[in-house]
Parts: sequence; structure tokens; C-alpha cells
Amino acid sequence: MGRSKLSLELISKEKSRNTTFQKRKKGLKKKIYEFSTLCGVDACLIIYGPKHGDRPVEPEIWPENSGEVVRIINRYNEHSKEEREKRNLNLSDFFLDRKKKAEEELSKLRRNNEEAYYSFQTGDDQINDFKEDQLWELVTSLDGKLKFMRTIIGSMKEKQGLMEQEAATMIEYCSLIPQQNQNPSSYVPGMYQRSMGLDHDMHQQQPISWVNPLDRRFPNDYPCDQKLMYNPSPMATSMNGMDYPHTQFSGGSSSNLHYNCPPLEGPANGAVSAMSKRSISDASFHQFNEFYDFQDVRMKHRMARFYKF
Amino acid sequence: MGRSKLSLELISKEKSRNTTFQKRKKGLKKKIYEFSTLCGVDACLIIYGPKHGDRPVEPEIWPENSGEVVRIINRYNEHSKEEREKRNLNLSDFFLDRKKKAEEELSKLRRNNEEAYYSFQTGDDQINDFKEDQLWELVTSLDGKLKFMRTIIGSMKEKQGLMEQEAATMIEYCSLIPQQNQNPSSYVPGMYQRSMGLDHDMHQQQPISWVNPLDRRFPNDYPCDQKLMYNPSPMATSMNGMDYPHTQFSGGSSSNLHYNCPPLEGPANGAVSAMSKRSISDASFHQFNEFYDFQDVRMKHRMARFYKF
DNA sequence: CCAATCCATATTTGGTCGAC
DNA sequence: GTCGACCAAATATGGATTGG
Repeated sequence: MGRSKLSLELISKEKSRNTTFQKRKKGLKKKIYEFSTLCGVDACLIIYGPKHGDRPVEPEIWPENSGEVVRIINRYNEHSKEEREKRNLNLSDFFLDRKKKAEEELSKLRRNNEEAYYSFQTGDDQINDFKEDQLWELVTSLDGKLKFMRTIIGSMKEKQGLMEQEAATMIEYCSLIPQQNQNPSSYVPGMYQRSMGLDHDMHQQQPISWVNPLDRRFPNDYPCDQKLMYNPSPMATSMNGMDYPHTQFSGGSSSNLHYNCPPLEGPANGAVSAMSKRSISDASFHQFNEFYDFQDVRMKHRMARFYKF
Repeated sequence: MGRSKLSLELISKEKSRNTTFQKRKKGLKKKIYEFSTLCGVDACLIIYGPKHGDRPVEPEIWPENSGEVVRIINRYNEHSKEEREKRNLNLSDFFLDRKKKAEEELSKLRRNNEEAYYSFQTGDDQINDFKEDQLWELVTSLDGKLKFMRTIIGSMKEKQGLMEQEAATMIEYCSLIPQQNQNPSSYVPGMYQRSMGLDHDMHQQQPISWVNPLDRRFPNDYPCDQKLMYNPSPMATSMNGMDYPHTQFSGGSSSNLHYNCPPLEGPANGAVSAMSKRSISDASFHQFNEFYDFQDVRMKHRMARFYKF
């Protein structure tokens, strides 16, 4: 009988496909084992089998020791992160510095979160409970926020010709921020917050104001004209035209349901300086980042641009 | 001459080790390509070559597209995370069922997100841009939300003796939800949203109301007395005392800056039925979950209890 | 030194069959 | 049906050779 020639396309018959899967999987593992042994190199293999209909697919790995796999994956991630950073070398030092600091803070915060998480799981933490109505308020509020954001997004149709390189950089940046944090400096210093319509349990209240899109000034602590100051190739060329997010607040609607975020530090107090808008906390950005799904990814890019880059 | 038999140990001669490395690497990639194609499965390969003395080792991957590799790695990470979480199998069927459904939806949403992400990265998606002031509104709003939540949390001191087992289940549930989603059913059907104090670009507006903590009723579509209805061991025993989150909205403060979330479906329309509160969307929950950090994890637990369990 | 090619043989694997 | 074993063709690949 002998072996028939293979046709390099999906094997149609499920039965023989499964057989081939098993056989070749075995062969593959043997190959990679030999390879790794003979050449003395790190290698790993991840295989997702065809879903067997009922159970969720189990990944098959080589080496069997998943710790090894994680190690190699991390090594890879490290590498690709470095790659990413290398590609970002055409950013100005100004932005690189900001990025670096954010990353440092992030990893610290992540550690904190993990510690909190596990100390909780192991019962080292105390469990507090809350009033139902308060919890429901939160949900309601968040759903409202969501709806609001979607509406805003839906109304945002203007484009600014964001260059692809820039976009890639930003999405990369976003992908560096998969965690929330618990940094108390999560407030916008000196920035009055818009109300969420609930003053329950709030003690500090005062009218809020919001960004008036027509009242803009260029900040003087920020490179308004990137092209002149850095000319960092692709980024810079699309940097102009969006250097005025650091606006003073003024006018705008107000609510009788509100609260304010008192300034924590920084120069701002009362009138909001450009700096205070610049220094909006990482926490906020991270939460922003987490809060919206990929459909809203474009917004993230804009945020990243204003915030970090 | 022909081929000599291999000895399955590190090849000592650097020269021939390198040759073998090159040859077998190629063969391995071919194998995995065939494997993946023939069997139609996800697979990826990471190889670290021997360091060439001078330059840092470059990883070789298959598929060549590093995005694919990242996707598969993430899938693997997701999986191992879920594995870890499956250790808590001592849940009642009631909760297991809910958990399973949530997991399924989640993985679907993740897929969607990943697709969106990569289609974006490869430029298949369009890049839309937004107005700065709108973006800043969002940040401001989110920061305000954060502050609000912290204040609420600070004021929540009552405890209800949440049992540890229950807490573990909930944190597990929460940790299953690391992604946002783009499900349009993210709104609370029939639930009026509290305002965020911004009616810019909003077209549907009407006065909002919010949960009055004093106006509570027990819903009749929800197991008020878990102990009698299910008695699902550890969970149920702590279920009583928090079965009245499904309150009709009434009274409360209102804002002149607001919007509403129109009912999408379900029985609720106008007055909010208990059911409508029950059926608050997963999307909302996920976003809630993402929005707050571990310091606020206790709140998540309560949410999970009201929402899912 | 590297890469491509050749060659002969080592290995892999599709199809089949039998045990369970 | 799942598994392993078997068989023969298909592949992979050490090692030599060739061409830079």
C-alpha cells in the first residue's frame, strides 16, 4: 500500500485529520526535543488541538513543563518589548522619558495589585461589604458612563489623518497597560470633575465645570511645535494640530449633582494650568484604557498621543 | 557515505552544531507549517538560536507573523490562568452554570477583540480621530468617576460577613473578565442612567433618577431565600441579607446634565422591574470589573454576587 | 567562512489491521 | 472507538561537494 503523497491542505475527513493530528503532534514534539537537545537551544511549542466538540481545547506544549514554556514566552515577550522600544527610538527624548517613567510606575503598581490579590485570596486581607444600593449606584453609573462614551464615540467623525506608524506606536503603548492600579494620585490635580449625578455620601461638593472645546491655549511647558523642536520623523510630522489639549477649563455646563477632585499636588489650584492637564495620572489613563473595548481603540490612540507621546 | 545515526546529545563541534541547527530549524518550521495546515489548528514555535557571541540572540518564531504568535501566547496564558482558577470546583451547579456561560461569552468577546486588534494593526481597519476636547472630557470624566468610587468605598464600612469561600468564588469570577467587550447590549435595559454632567453631543436627554437606598423591594424572580431554594452549601448560607438589590428607582437627586440609556430589550420600560436589574449586561459588568483596581476588589465581590451568583 | 546542492540513509507517517 | 504495530513510500537530514 505504502504512503500516499500529502496535499498540504486541511484534511477533510475528521477521522483521519484527528489521526494525523495525533501522529504529527507526536512527531513534532520528538523533532523539537531532538532539535533542542542536539543544538542546545531554547525552544518551545504550543499546540491547540481541534476542539473536541464538548470540552474546551487543551493546549499541548513542549517542553511538558509549563514553567519552562512560561520562561521562554517571557523571554520572547521581553524581546519583543525591546524590539518595540527600539522602534520607538525615533521618538524624542521627551516622550521616551515619559514613557519610561510610566512603565516603571506601572510595573510597581502591578506588583502591588498582585500582592493585594493574593493576600486576599489567601485570606490575609479582610473582607468588607457594602450596601446594595451603593453597589447598584455604581453599576448604574458605569453603565451610564458606557452609554455616554458610546454616544460620544458615535459623534466623533472627524479624522485627522493619524499616520500608521504613529498609530502602531500608540496601540503598542496601550498594550503595555493591561492593568489597573491603585495609586491614590489617580485624580487630575486641580481638575474639577464632572459630576456623575450622585452626591450620596459625598462631602466635598462644588459646582463642576468642564472643558470648553472653544477655549484653548497652548501650554508653554510642552513642545507645541514638535516639528521645530524635535522633528522625530514619523511621529513629529503628525504631532502638530493636537498640541492643545492642555486647555484651561472654563464655562460649560454644570450639574447640581457633583463632586470635585481636590488638587493633590502640582502647580494647579483653582484655575487649571496646562501642566495639570498634562500630568493627569497614569491611573486614570490605565483605567481609561481598560474601560473601553477595542472598538474604541482609536480613542485610545488619541489619548495616548495627548497623554504620553 | 549516507547518513549517520544521531546520538541525541549536544553536538560538540560548533561547526556542525550550527549546520544542524540551521537545517533542523528549517525542517521544524516546515513540519509545524504542515501540521498546522493539515490539521487546521493553532500552533506556534519559538526558537532561540545559540548566541552568536556578539549580538543578542534573536528569537525565531513560527508563524513568522509575530502578531499571531502573541495571539497564541495570550491564548495559552488565558488558558493556564483559567486552569488555575478551575481549582475551585466546589461550587454549586447553579453558580457553575453561570460561570460557564460567562466564560463562553468571554472567550467569544476576546476573539472579537483580538480580531479587531489585529485587523487594526494590519491597517485593515480605519483610523478615526477625535476632538481633543472630547477626549479630555472622557479623561476628566473617568477621573471623576474614580474619585467618586473611592469616596463611596471610603464610606462603606458595613460588613455582612461574606464567607471566604464565597469571596474566593467571586474573585475568581472577576478575574475571568480581563477584557472589555464591544457588545452593544452593554446598557442596562430600562435603567435610567445617572448623568455624568455632560450633555455635549448628546441628543437623548431626560431627567435621571437614581437608586434610593431606602426604597427597596425584594424581587420575585430571584431566589430571595437561597437557603430554602438551593442551599448550595457555602454560598447559600451567606446569601440572605443581600437579595434586595433589584430595587425600583425612585426619588433621588437629578441633574440638568444627563442622558438616558433607552431599554434595549427585556420587560423593563419606564419603571424598572426587578428583572431588568437582574439582566444588567455582562459588558457592563466586565467594564465595571476592569474599571476598579484590586484595592476595590471587595466591591467586585458584592457586584458579582448581585449580578451573577 | 557561508549557502546551496547532492546523495544515501535515517526517520516519519498515511493507511491498514488487529487487540482491546 | 482508541490504541499500537506494521509496512512502504515520503521526508528529513548528516556529510561531502561545489561555488562563491
